[in-house]
Amino acid sequence: MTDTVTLNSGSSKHTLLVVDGHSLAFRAFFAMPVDNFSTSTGQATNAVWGFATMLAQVIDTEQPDLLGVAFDVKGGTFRNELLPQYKGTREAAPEELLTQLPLIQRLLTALGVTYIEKPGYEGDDVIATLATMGDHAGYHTLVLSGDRDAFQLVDDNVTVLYPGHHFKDLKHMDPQAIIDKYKVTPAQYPDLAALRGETADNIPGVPGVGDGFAAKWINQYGSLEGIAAHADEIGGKKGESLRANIDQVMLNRKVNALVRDIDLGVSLNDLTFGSIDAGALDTLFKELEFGARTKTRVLKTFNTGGGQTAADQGKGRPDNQSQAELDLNLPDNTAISTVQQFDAWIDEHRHDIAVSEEVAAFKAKDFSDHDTHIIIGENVHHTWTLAAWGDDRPGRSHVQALAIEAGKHAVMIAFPCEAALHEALNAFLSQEHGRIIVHGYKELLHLLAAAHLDLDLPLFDTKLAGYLAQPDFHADGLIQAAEHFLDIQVDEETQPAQGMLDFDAESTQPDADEQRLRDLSIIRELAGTLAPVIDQREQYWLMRAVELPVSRVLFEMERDGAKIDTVRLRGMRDQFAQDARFAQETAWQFAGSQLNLQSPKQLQKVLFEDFGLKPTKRTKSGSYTTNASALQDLYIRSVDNEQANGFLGALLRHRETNKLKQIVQSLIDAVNPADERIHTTFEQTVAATGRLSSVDPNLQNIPNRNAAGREIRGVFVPGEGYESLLSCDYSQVELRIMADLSGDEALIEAFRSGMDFHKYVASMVYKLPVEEITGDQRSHVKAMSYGLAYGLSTYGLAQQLKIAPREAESLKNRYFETFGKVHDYLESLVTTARSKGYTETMFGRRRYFPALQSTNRVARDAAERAALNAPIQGSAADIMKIAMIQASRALREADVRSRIILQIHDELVVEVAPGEADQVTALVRNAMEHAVELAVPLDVSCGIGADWQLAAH
DNA sequence: AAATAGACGTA
DNA sequence: CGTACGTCTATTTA
Repeated sequence: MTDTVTLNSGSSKHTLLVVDGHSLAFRAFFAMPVDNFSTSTGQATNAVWGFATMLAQVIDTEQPDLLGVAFDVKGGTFRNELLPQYKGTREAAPEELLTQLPLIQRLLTALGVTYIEKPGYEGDDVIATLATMGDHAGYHTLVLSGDRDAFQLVDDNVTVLYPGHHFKDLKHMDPQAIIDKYKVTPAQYPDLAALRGETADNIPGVPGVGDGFAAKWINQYGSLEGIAAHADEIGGKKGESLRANIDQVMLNRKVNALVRDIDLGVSLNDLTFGSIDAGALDTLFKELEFGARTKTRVLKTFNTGGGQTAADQGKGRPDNQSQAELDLNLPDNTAISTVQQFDAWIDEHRHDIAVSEEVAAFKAKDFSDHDTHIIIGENVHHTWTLAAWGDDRPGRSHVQALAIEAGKHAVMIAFPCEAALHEALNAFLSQEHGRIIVHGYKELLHLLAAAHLDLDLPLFDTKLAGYLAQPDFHADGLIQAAEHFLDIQVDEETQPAQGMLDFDAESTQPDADEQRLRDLSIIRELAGTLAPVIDQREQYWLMRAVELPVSRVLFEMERDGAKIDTVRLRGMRDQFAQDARFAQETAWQFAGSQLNLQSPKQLQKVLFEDFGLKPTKRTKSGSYTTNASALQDLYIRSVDNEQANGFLGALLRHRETNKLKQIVQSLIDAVNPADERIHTTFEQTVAATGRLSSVDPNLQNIPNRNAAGREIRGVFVPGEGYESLLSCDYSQVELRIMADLSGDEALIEAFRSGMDFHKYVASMVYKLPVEEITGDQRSHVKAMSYGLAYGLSTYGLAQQLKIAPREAESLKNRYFETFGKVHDYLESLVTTARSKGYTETMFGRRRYFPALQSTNRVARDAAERAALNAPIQGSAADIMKIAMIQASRALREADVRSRIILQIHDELVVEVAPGEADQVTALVRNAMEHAVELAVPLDVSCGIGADWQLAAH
């Protein structure tokens, strides 16, 4: 690993670091989970801790000579007088953050760091003034701020450090970086911002104008004045929009200009730092209940940090501590090939393995016991780590090597290996599985299976643990996971792109072993970091009783795959291709040109320019949408224009048939010729709610909504030795979960009644007898019910049902009058997510929602809908996972050959062996119905048939 | 060659 | 101005 310290050591200039205190405090607050950081008296400390470590990190990296921190101060500024709505939509900072600001300031005082507040001005103005002072005194100034207004300060002597997605990747915004990003100079940036507006600060810009257009105009006319002077020359909608809003823009420009010459009452001499008040710091850290490690970390930086001259820096600087450097001690490696070597190695290291029997044997057979909290804690330190390398794609897996590690030593076995060693390995795995740590149990099972080996439930899976800890973070490989969770930098150059996947059969270079040893040590480190997190959140049950067992079920489903009637599939492809071609010909005739029907751009031209049709909706990038619902709309409204109408009809037919052709072709390409089966891969660590997803190919989006598409399901058939497919699905699971979790008596009664659910609900909502409910009423209520769990707006509901917004509004009101507790429950989901920072499913699966605190309304609203949906969709996913484990076990214990082959969120597809239909239907239905006991019954409907389409019910 | 946008299939 | 996904194609960008 290389030291990447460039900085100012080579330059003669000294550096001034100016920090936007509020910006950093916000960042720290939302980056650290509050509940992991509070004192016994309940004082939140996450922002203080984050502030201290983030600041220390930046100081370590940048080595400034002077340091000043600017804070906003309560009360308005001159900006509020210019723009009354300034920052009007910004929500007050959370109470838990506000109480930490004085603590942060105390910390800075104790560390000898100067902080500055100036009534009547914002922190940004203080920063601008300090930067200007530094500039005059010949310093290079770094401005640490997450506020883009600071970009106007950038010049050759001022660089803004702007945090990216992760705080640690600070972008150094110098003049060139600003030009690259915005196409204008830093000095022009405020002009651009004035045109665009700032939603976070409630400053409207010119509607329809974003960074791109603003930059174009600025470059054309030089400045805002130039644009204003030539506003009449700018054509189009955007020009019109500009003229209408020019006053607002000029006002914005006044407001976003930073004041650079405040009388702060401090001089640069006051900005030295490093004279620590050890006593005050000690008292503060005790009060905050920070551990010794934090103190050492902070002291290390601030003791050696500032106040020194550039000449001192060579020796005083801690070795690039910006990323808590973690020493990946590679284990000693022994390559072995005989059973004697293996036995000797195992015997030598067995005494290092000391996982408690209770934990090692934990099986969680009784799923109702899900609040049994098993703690792994220290156990992960006395374990084997096991990994294998090769190709883990289902249906074509292939293993090259396997390694076992016991702390400091590892054995590496190449495949194929001798029979006696194989047998010893199998014995080892079956005896030791409960003491083994892996990364990706499912993938490992594919690799092991390629060597005719098996592994019963391991103790811990770092891939699954990472997913439970942060379901929104997606690491594509072991290395990314390490970089994220361990905060280390792994040299990736020689690493195969796919992490543990390695398709290169020749990869037996000397490097390969070292990479594999590194993989092992990363897995061990990850376990050491993640196990305490899982423990602390009481999620080990989820991992051991749900995720790990379901991994095993998924492995079997992937391995077995689904048999395809390839002849019929090819026939369908040809038919759809012919239909699509015909539709295309027709469309071309109406259009009078051979345009590409799959190009939205060309379609826009033909529809909205050539035909002159009136566009309906816009896409998010501003162009006019040509999606199906828009085309449908245009089709209806263009009845008097024969040519356009004909074109639209043909286009719609082409869209549909061509899509089906694509789907069918992708299935053809995915069939494994060896067994004429499709082996999909179920991703278990991708969907943030806890659902599975399916790739290569995606078998969870095979058409089902209209007859033509549904035909495709007919090519999924039972394979040789099987006679039918069984499909079982949950009816209205998510609604049932809502009934249970909300405790709403009316909704619970609706489910217990056993009647046509939507009709029954409609009769309650409209206060009419069930017999009098019309089809429209039923379908409206049905849409309302389903929309609930998504946070559907009345506007959206109106749009979907093609009714007036007021009607939708009144439907919603009546609905919530009838099911009051459902309403309260949904609100409570968002409220608790806001205060805790995360949501939780019935089984403790968490999802964090930092965006709930966003100052951006769009982002915040989206987060609220996601937070509303996550526990509901996630609980349904949990229930299905448990059902799969139970069903799989029931089938195994009944000793039948029938097997689960697909899962489509609320549906299981089972390949049924001759004579087992009734028994298997009963077993699967029972497993699904009783996966969990709710206040309402779980209703499962089953169908059986000669193919997947015929199994529908 | 890789990334983005737009469209659309599922629960 | 509805959540969660994956895949295809066209188009832009490096």
